Amino acid sequence: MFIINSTFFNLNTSKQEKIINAAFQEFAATGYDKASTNSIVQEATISKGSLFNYFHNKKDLYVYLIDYSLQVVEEIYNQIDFQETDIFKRIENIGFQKLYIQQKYPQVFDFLAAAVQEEATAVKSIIQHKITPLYKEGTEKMYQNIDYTKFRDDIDVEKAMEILNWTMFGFGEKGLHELKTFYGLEEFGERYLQKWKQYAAILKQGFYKEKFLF
Amino acid sequence: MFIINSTFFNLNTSKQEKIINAAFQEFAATGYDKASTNSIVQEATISKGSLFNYFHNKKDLYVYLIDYSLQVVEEIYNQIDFQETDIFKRIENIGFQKLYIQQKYPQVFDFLAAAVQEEATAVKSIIQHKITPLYKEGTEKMYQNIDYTKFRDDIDVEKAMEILNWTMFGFGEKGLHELKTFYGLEEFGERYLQKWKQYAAILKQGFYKEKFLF
DNA sequence: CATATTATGACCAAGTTGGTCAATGAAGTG
DNA sequence: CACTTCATTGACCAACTTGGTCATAATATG
Repeated sequence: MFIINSTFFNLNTSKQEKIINAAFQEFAATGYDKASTNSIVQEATISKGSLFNYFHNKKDLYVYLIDYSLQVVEEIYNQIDFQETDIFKRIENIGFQKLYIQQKYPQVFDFLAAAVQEEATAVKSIIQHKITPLYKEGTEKMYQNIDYTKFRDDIDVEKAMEILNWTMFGFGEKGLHELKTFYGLEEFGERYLQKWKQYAAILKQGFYKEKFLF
Repeated sequence: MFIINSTFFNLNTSKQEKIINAAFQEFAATGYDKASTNSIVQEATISKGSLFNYFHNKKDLYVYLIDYSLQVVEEIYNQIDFQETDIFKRIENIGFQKLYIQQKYPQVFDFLAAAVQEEATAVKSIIQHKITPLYKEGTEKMYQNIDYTKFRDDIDVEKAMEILNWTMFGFGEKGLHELKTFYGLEEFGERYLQKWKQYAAILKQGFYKEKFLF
C-alpha cells in the first residue's frame, strides 16, 4: 500500500530535496517513459540500489512526486491572503510565493505542467485522477474574493485577467532566469518585487478606473 | 557535402511535410539525443530504410530541419510590412503569419525553441553557429521602424513591449490550441484576428497617448 | 520485356532500460 | 571489543531500443 520506504524520510532534508529535484528535472524534461532512473541517480549522486530502496519502482517514484508537488501547490493556496481584494496585490502575492518555492524546487511547476500533458499509459490515469480536478478548483480559489469593480467599465475583465496572467507568467520566467545567474542574493526578492510593481503599474493604468490608480 | 539525398525532393510535397513534421515533433518533444528515428518513421509512416535513404544519418536530418525552420522564419521576415510603423499592427501582422505557418508546420517554433536549448554535443556547435546569430538579428529586424512616440510619456516603453510580447505569445498559444480542435475552419483566421484586436485594444488604452487611441 | 530507381523491414552490434541482490559500510548497543 | 541492525553500493541481469545497413521486393520508365 505504501508507495515509499520509510528510509527515504530518515534522510536529511537536503538529500531528500536533491533526489526530488533530480527526479523533477528528469521527468519534466523527458516525460515518464523516456525518463531514465540512471540519470536521476547520477544527478542526485546516490546509487541505483538506494533509489529503488527508497521507492519500490519508477512508477512509485513518479506518483510520489505528483503527490509532493500537489502538496507544494496546496501550500501556496494556504499562504494566500484572501482578505486582499485587489487583483494586483493578490497576483503579486502568488508570484512571490512561487518564486520562493522555485528556489527550493526549481522544477516543480515544470514537472506539474509536463504531468498534465503526460501520455504514458502507466501513469496517465493516475494523473487524471489526482491533478486534473485540483487544477480547476485551484484557479477558482486563486481568484476568490477579488474586487472587480475597480476595473474600468468599458473593459472586458476576463481578457484583462488573461493579459495579467500572461504577463505574470512571462515576468516570472524572466525572473527565474535572472535568479539562476544571481544565485544566493537575498536582496533579489526585494528587487524582484520592485520590478514587478513597475509592470503592474503599466497594466493598472489601462485596467483600472482612475480613482483606483493610486 | 550534401546533407540530403535528392530522392527526398522527388517526393510529393505532402509526404515531405509529413516527414518533416514527424521529425519536428520528435526532436522538439525529446531533444536530439533521445529522439528516436524509429518513432519518426512510424509517425511519418515510412520505412526505416527510406528515412536513411533521404538523410544519411540522424545528425544530417537534424541539420536539415534546422536549415528548413530557419528558412521558414526568414519567410516571415520577408512578409513583414516595414512601412507599418504602429507596433500593434506590426505585431498583429507577425502573429498572423505565425498562425498561418503553424497550420502547415505545427511544431516549427517548438522545434526552434528546443534547438536553442539543445545540449547534445553532436549538434550543439552547429546550432550555435546557425541559429544564435539569427535570433538577435531577427528580433531587431522585427521591430524595425516602429513609431514609439505614440506611447504615453510616463510609460517605460521597453517594459510595455515585453508585456505586449508576453500577451501575444499567450494569445498565440491559446489560439493554436483552439485551432487544433476547430481544424479546417477557414474563417478561423478572421475570428482570430477579431479576438486579438480586443486584447490589443485593452493594452493600447494603457500604452498610448489618447490621441493615438483610435 | 529489361533496366533503373525507390521502398521495405528483418537484421545487426552496441548501448540503455528498470530492477535485483550479495557484499560492504556505518552506527549503535552492551 | 564483538555482535547486530540497517542503509548503501554497484556489478549484474534479461529485455528492449538504439542508429544504421542491405539484400530483396516493388514500382516506374522506356
